[in-house]
Amino acid sequence: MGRDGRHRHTGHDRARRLREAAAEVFGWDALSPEQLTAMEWVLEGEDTLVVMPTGSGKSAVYQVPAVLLSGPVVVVSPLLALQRDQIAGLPDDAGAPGAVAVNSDLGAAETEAAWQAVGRGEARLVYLSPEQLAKDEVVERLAGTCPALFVVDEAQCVSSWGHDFRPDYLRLEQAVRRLGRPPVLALTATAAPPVRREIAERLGMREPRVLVTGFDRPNIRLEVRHFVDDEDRRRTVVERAAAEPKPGIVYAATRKDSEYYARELAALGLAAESYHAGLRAAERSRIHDAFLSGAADVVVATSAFGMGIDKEDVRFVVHAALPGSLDAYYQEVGRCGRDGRPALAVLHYRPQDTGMQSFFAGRAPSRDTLAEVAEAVHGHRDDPADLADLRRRAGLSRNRVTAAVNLLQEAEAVTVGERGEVFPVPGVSAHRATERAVEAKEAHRRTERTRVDMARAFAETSGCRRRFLLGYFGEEYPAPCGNCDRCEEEGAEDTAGERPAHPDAAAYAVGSQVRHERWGDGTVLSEDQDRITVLFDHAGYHTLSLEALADRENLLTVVGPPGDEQPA
DNA sequence: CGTTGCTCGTGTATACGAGCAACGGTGCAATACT
Repeated sequence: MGRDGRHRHTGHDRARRLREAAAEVFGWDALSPEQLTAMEWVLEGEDTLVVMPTGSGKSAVYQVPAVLLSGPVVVVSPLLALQRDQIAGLPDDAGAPGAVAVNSDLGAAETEAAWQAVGRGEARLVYLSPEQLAKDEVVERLAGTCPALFVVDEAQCVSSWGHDFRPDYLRLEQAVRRLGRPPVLALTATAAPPVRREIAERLGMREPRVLVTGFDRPNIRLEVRHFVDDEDRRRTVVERAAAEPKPGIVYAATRKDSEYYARELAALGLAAESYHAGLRAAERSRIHDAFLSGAADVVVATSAFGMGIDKEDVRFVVHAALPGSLDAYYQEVGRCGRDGRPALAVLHYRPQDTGMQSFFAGRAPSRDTLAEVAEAVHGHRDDPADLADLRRRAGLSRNRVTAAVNLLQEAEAVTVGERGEVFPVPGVSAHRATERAVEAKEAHRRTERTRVDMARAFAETSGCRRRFLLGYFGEEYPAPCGNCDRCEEEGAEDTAGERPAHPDAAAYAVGSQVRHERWGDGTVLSEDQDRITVLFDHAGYHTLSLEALADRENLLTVVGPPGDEQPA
């Protein structure tokens, strides 16, 4: 048998073994073609990025291979509650892969018992937070078990949290290397093309295979309402949430607002609860359970609510303000209508809403912090410091030091050794290192701001909402969708998609590589009537009018056709 | 970046605008106390 024949054979063999394991161990009689494909890539040892909606069986993509792989599977998961749910959802019987979660809930004896279980091969799945993987002893213990696969669940967190809130997300690549570089599998439900690229890059994935299922959720009606007056907006949000079929979720921008709206809805006789991170753990879990059981009609929440909520019959997601990005928006919207029945997403928008989002976008280590850390690195050339040493020397919190080192490293102003020692770069002074890191920080801030701009552009678009949104996620969509406020307003015969396209639209096809005089290289993300949106590698998102482009011939040139969008 | 809430000054009205500071979201893990 020839080489190709043998490969085909082993391919069939893999698929058969995966199907058998899925059926026998997990009781899943059918795997979707997407699940099976991703599992095969994983078994072949390929780095793999999977973008699939919640509820389509993403977890199976590593759970089933865990039965067949030679070593334990490391699963990075952002929330301890999520880890608990995942483990509780595994089958109980003898053939099933055992699982442990190692985290700060465990005492010393329990931690030891968990590692022993991994060592004996009883626990095939090890759930960890990124913070655990920042600890030397954890990485060493784990390396001793020779992990066969490194999974990052909810991988959009790398991009959304790694830069400030949970900087250990950007240090996962180092953990992967120290674990002997097993194949990496990243899983997420919502990630636009640039986010996918960033995930792959930050995790150090090597020529990753990318599997993206469609983003469209045709049963969700998309609507945006504009307001000038805040009181109008508040009243409308309350009225709408009260009028729509239940259950539903209202997303508010602040904790205070979430309490306000919950109070207003409760006053109308609804079972409404406010949910945010300022509540005690017991209260949070009570509300979570009440929502899942149907005891609560409406949960009014900050962005703290939702990850891991797997409830099929949510009828609406009302946004009481503009979120900070369309990634966040669509992730939140995606929590309604999972049963495929009609559902509603309505955003209540005031232009001033962007203020707070811009504020959030600007938060990162200050120049002073960067300088202190850079100096702490430089002051100890002969006695290399790890993150813990730097924390002591600079007298700063763990997260701030980690975020600062991330920026310094990104700016190539420091290097980080195998065991986390931070070295100065020869010839780069502490002052120069600080300046470079500040530049890197500013670049991030600009990109974040353009993400806010994109969210605003969605709210203000005059074309089909679905077309805009799917364009943002890299999917071309022929409007009209017939299930958004814009399509409805325009009427059947005068919708965005059926209007003759702008004559220059064809020149800038979605996915084209382009070069702008000022902003440099970028990729065309969407085309919306007479405008296109481009993501520039170093300047973030920009929306350009085709008319302006026609006026200045060399402003934006096409340098490459739409290609297979493989992460860089 | 925009909103909110406080003080202050004006200068006698029991109020009001100007000016300014504070605040605004996501969770882990480790620590200090019951």
